[in-house]
Amino acid sequence: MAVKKPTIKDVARLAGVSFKSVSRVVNNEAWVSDEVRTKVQAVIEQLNYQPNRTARLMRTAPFSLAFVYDNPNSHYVIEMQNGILTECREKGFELVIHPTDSASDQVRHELTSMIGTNLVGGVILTPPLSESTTLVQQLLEQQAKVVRIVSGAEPPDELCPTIYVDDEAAGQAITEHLLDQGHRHIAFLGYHKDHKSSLGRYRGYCAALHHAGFAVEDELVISGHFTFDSGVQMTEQLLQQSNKVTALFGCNDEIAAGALYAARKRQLAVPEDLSIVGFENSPFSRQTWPGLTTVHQPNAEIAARAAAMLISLMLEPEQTPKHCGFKLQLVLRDSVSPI
Amino acid sequence: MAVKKPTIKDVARLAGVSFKSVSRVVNNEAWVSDEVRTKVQAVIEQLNYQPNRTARLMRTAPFSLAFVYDNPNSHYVIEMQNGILTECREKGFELVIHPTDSASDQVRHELTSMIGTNLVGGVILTPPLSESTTLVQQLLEQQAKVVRIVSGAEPPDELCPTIYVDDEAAGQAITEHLLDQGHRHIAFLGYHKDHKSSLGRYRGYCAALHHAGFAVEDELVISGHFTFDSGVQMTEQLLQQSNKVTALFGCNDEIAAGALYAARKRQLAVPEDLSIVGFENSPFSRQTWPGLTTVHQPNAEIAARAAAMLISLMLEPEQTPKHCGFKLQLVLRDSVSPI
DNA sequence: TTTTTTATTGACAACGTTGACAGTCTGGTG
DNA sequence: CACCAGACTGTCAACGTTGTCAATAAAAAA
Repeated sequence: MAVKKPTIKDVARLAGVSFKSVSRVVNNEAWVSDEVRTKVQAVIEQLNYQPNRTARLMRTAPFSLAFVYDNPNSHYVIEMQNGILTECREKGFELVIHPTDSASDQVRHELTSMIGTNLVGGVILTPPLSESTTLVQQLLEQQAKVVRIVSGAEPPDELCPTIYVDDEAAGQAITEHLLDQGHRHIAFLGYHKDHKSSLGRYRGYCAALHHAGFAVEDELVISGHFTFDSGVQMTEQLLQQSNKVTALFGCNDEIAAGALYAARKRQLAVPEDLSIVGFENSPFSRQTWPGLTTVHQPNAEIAARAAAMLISLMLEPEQTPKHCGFKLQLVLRDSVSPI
Repeated sequence: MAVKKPTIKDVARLAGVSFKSVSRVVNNEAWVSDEVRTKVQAVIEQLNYQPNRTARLMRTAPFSLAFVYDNPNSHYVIEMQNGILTECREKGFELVIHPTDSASDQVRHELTSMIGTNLVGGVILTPPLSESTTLVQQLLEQQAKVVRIVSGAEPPDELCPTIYVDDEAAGQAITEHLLDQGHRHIAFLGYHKDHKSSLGRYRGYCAALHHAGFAVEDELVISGHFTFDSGVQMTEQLLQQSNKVTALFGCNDEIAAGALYAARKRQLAVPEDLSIVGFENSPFSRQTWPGLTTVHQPNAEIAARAAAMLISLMLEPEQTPKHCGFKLQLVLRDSVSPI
């Protein structure tokens, strides 16, 4: 044991050729005679030689990318990650993951450090980091390749290739669904002024109400976070202060699941006494009882797309990939009933 | 834009010292005068110089580790990952994640390649990969540092530092809890002969029954996977073929959640008509209704420990960290009632 | 035949860092 | 005063690749 890893020169010596020839074989370059090629390949096989990535990286651009996110416990993240990974594996890239606290000042430093030290060649940014223009600019200045995922009906600017997800349209669609079923007092759970997705969904909710000729009732709009616990707490608060509400729009599935839980605790039957909808179509939205009516957000697909764009950006820098928008579809299950 | 990243030599030139002195300052070596130190630091600041990791890596051991897993969608994985990440960040390591299909022959090649090409210096293995002695040996031969997480009351061998989790004792404890509540016909859902954790929990289940003087009823042991869907399906199968069963031991929380769902579908009240327990204490085990009685498996903590052991192994190779065992605790919630 | 092209190979210098080692001061000690 | 240790600094060779360019041999064109 403690055998040193074979290097390109070891292979060269055994094959009786120059180490440059070995390099050529390894990189599948032209102008190598079949004779040399087979001889070298045999030795590579024999020694189980594998080129040292680190050394290689000194001459070439990094073959790895970073996934930067903020909310480590959500399903959102793991689905995204899986999507990115499928793409990475296909293209032979490695993935470095980098959770971070977007509130902290460290973020900028950490990110520019990953780029600045040549660890990764590109970065996939998710909200809320992806919404900071200055951060994106800083990264770009360091010659990082950046792809960002944001909420919106179109990209906010032309800084970098962007994937935008139209929360507003979907928020409107699912609210309209509730209105169609006869609901008139629909609560919105999970409003958060600094959270673009929340805001988009909220705007869609307002638009649907307005189009239908109803006003937004302020006491039915509850602020909170995108978590189960927050969902429980918001629902309790709401049900205490209002008894006319017949439907709940949870800003994501976790909130909706929390609402479901709180309703159960209050002995309210869903959907008979109270209709509930979520947003995201995370796996557990079909595992609750009743299954949640929600909006399908194809996180893995979105992320895979982001990864594909980033990799193309790194490999063929001359051709900038286009932005890409995602429209979201309703998923009807059993948590809504007509009134 | 397109400014080249400053190198150690750029700093040296501007500071009017040799680049070796800069290196010394960067690495906090002794024997550097305060004068040089402050001068260099000023220039570093000014240029925003960051040492190139790749180049550094050519002279030193890699500062990153790989997390290798097989079941990308489970909570288990994301919790583990978060645990590893906390540890990594603290120690300044980067994490490369590597999902893989343990059934495929590629695994060995992929792993030895990560090591062989110097991408990472160490690997954290989870089941079922961690159970392959030959894989561990292969990795070790490549001078990889390996820490593995396995199921068992003690490490299976002395190949590498190991974290072992005593599924059997916990499986026994939770079965005893059910027996204490008067249950006599307890089904075991999620038996899988190739799955060590499943097997351990199953052995605990059997032991509890035997100690209490009951036999294991074969028709109450259902084979399946650790997923929600499998849980639903196994429960349906079970309830069709037996009507004496009063309690269900789901081999993990997802199975238990599936069982809950299937019971609901059959109009069975939990826990009144049927008691259900899970295993793992994943977040959603307290988000179901009723909350699941389960076994707390501190995945993040386990993984953080693994990472800490691995890092120590990489940094101070002379001192091998000790194995480390985890005992699991019952979490009593509302999915069990006395009979 | 001579020249040009085409295929094939090798020497050598990068890449940006750290480690080994050899200097050069300064001040104290014999 | 000579010597030495200690504090500091610099030179140079690695590390394992890839890129550049020159050298060679064989084949084709003149």
